[in-house]
Amino acid sequence: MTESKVISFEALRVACKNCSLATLCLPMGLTTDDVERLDDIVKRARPLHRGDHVFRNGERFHSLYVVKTGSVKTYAPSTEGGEHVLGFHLPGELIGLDAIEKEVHVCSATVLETSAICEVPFSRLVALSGRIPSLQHHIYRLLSKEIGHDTEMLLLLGKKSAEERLAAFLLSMSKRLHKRGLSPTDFYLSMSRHEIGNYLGLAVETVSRLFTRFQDEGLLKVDRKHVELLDLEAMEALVARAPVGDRRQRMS
Amino acid sequence: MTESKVISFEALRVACKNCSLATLCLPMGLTTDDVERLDDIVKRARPLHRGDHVFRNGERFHSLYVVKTGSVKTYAPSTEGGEHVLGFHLPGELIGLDAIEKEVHVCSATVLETSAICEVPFSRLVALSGRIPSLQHHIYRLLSKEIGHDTEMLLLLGKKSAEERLAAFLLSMSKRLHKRGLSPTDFYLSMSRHEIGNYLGLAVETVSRLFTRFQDEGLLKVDRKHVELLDLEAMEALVARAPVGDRRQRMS
DNA sequence: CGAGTAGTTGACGATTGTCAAGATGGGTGG
DNA sequence: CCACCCATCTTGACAATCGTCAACTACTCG
Repeated sequence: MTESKVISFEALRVACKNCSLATLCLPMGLTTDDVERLDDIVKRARPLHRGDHVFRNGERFHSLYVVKTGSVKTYAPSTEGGEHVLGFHLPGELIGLDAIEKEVHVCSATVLETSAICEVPFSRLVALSGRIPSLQHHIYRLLSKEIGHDTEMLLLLGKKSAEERLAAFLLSMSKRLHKRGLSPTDFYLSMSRHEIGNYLGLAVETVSRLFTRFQDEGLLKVDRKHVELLDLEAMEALVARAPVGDRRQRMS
Repeated sequence: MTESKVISFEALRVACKNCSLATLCLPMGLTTDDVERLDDIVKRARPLHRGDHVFRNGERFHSLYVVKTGSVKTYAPSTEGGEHVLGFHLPGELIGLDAIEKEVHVCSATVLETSAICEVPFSRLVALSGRIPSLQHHIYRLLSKEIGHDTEMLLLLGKKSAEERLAAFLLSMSKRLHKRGLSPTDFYLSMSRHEIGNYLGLAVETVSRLFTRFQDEGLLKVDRKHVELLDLEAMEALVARAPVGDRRQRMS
């Protein structure tokens, strides 16, 4: 909690306008002028360490958060210590959108590795969006995008086999990392097998077995957290194939 | 497509301010004045018949739609005729929110029974929301609510057994119908077993078997589409119980 | 009244979860 | 710097839920 000169100085430098994530994050599509006004309300990146919480289920909602560096896991704690992993979030991704309705956080967010998080006070963002139509519209789009993403997950969990789920997960990571300038075929997973399984609705053991099977089939090479995708096309083919039980079904 | 005097007259009468759904729908929390301005942009309810589409996957996005009477199914058509049912929508519920991002409808919406649908041109809604802060905030909340709902479904599909899924579905219908002034324990389902199964990620046969099992256990009485819930408490207990495979799991 | 669709029920099998044991590796303290 | 320890991961054997296939019934609609 020490707030040295160095960190403050750093915080000034990581203004949105200088941020490499500008095209992925909130400022997307804003004018230089508007981005500066956005900068005024965004609180400096907070450095958090593995296991630290960005917010917790039940806390009053004040701000949205953007991952600046590192990665974040959102999850819904269930009774008796269990949890349901809702998502993994990479730099530029916005979290906390589900809390707007009830003004209370309905899930928790914890960082998977040392991470920097930007805080965007929501009431100030709303006020600003009232004066900047393009920002207002952009927020609508971001919320809509989140809905679209959830919809995809619904299909994944409702209709796809274990194999297809893991392949879809790996491809999703691949694409998102690629957008951030990293290798789409060679990366480190910041989450555990357990978390992956929980997220995909599978047992840890199933995830583990699938990793080895994929490796045996030459789709990838895996060593602990390190994954190398060797055949992106084959994986795409895996996830694109018709859902389980999709024979001729007329339900008019 | 005939547009008789009678229908026009009717359309005038079903203005938002007279609508019994006002507390469920967009106008929630607006002043009388603001509701009248909203009325100006809402196009009259369109009467549609079973199987008619409100919009289709791939169409350009222009409007949001509100179910006024009847019920609507949203679904994502998959390749080769299959489909993935995304949701069932009752009066007062808003559909099309997932299309805002790409400005293209990413799912299709079809009515399950004769239904009236209100059309809300989105660009006009956005313009209006720019002038009415409470409307703008309300739209944020609606979008956030949709995310919250999807999140619940994610948990249902990812962690719950067939039994729990069907119980949760029936209770959801029960609560939503109750909010609309109908019986929470005695209602008709407007969707087929096939559609229920598809929505819940289950085979038709499983849904059918569960209905009979629930009936045998005295939880409900079912005759085709007609359902009578006999023991709401027991059903609540069913869905509230800890998810599948939720033993002591530490995943720090 | 006939035909086709929706729903139900039974038998069977496959995918995936559960339980259990062992392997691997990172972190910590001596 | 090494060794131990514990969490994570892997692998195997088994079980259960749920999907698939098939046959049959019962509506509904023309």
